[in-house]
Amino acid sequence: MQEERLPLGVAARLSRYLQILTQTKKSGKRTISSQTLSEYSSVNPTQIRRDLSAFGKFGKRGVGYNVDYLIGRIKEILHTSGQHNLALMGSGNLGVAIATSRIFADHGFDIAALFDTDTVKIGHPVGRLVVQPLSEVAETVRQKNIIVGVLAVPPAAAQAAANLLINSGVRIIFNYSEALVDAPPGVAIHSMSPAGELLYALYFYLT
Amino acid sequence: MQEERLPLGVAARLSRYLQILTQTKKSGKRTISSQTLSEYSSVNPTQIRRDLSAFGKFGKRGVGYNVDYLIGRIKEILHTSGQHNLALMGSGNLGVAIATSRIFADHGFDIAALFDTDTVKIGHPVGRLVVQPLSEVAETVRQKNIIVGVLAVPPAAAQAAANLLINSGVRIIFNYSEALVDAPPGVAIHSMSPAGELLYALYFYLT
DNA sequence: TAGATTGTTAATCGATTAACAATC
DNA sequence: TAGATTGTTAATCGATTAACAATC
Repeated sequence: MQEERLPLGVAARLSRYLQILTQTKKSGKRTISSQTLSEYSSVNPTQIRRDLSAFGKFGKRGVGYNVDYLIGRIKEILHTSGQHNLALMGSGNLGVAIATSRIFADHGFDIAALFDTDTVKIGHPVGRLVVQPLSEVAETVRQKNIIVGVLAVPPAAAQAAANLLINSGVRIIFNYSEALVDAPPGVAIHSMSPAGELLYALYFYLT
Repeated sequence: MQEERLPLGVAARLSRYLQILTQTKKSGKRTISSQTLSEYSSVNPTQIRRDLSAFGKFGKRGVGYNVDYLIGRIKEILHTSGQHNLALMGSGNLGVAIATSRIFADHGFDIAALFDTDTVKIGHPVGRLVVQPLSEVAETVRQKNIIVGVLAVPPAAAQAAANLLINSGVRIIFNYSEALVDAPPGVAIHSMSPAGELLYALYFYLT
């Protein structure tokens, strides 16, 4: 039953298409062309048609792709139809912004717990969550079957927060801080790098 | 004097190396090997040595690359040695988090202005900035020579905020919201997509 | 000297692009 | 029918990887 794992590039692009399709659906559009998908994803339209046609004939010539149908098929391909629980570290401005946005919820990620070191914040509500102390990380991660941790802490606290999550069983760390974070093999660290991406955009503006 | 523009991939990777090197420097390390750079960037070490050696012999065999020296050389290659001004739209939790972090400042980006629609917030200080009304966007963008705009607004407000910036002369838009944003040719939109990247990480965890 | 790591080659693989017949 | 857009081919280009001599 286990199919071959997708090449990195294909999986990355399909994830990106899925995110765009989810937003397109919200806007009420029923179909989308490879051309439009290309404008939002910066992937060549031929490449998009190629990526999709490798799994079946999902589109209608002259019309485009049905948004709902395509979302379903890509979720199948990526095995990400389910609901997944996530722990958020840090209830400062960034943590609260993440906790109160739909950015993860739209894709089936449920923020199941929110942690902070600040005793003033602990016990207080943020959205439908209550801020918990770090001493409860291990137990909560186990209880709620959390496999993803999101770091919304100051750079100096990032490594310690990551270690705590990893030791509790988290296998994917999402790092919003600018700090570099180390992890043992088997744990994926994904660091947001807005400044890096901005440098890249700026290069093409300046040349 | 105008050299050939770098291939997209090379510019993207060099930007990423620069971001990692900047953080490495902060940690006090003086040199870094292609192996270590690979662990933080997820780029193959041979590819890194190849990227760098295309511009000169920057490393020392048996030692690695001098961090300071390499930062200088990559900045030269990317023409991003200067200081650049940036406008931040939105002074909610996300906007304040961005305004008070060093994530952009570390790379020579100065947040030169902060805008919001909320009359309660206008006029109040956030860090060393004062929240300005949207009516001042055009004038401020011109006065401070702002070429980059950062959207930290609710999804429903993203397109309007982008339009305002673009009409004022901004050429690079950084979209932190999950909304899709359209722009005319000549304007680069860069959308953060944490959920998309998380789907990607999850795929490799699940398979 | 011994160990480590760069710089570079060569071979393979995946991405990009143009083009266009098929067909909705 | 006419216009639009997919599915697919073929050719080119860039990325990836292993391997290793050079050299710090």
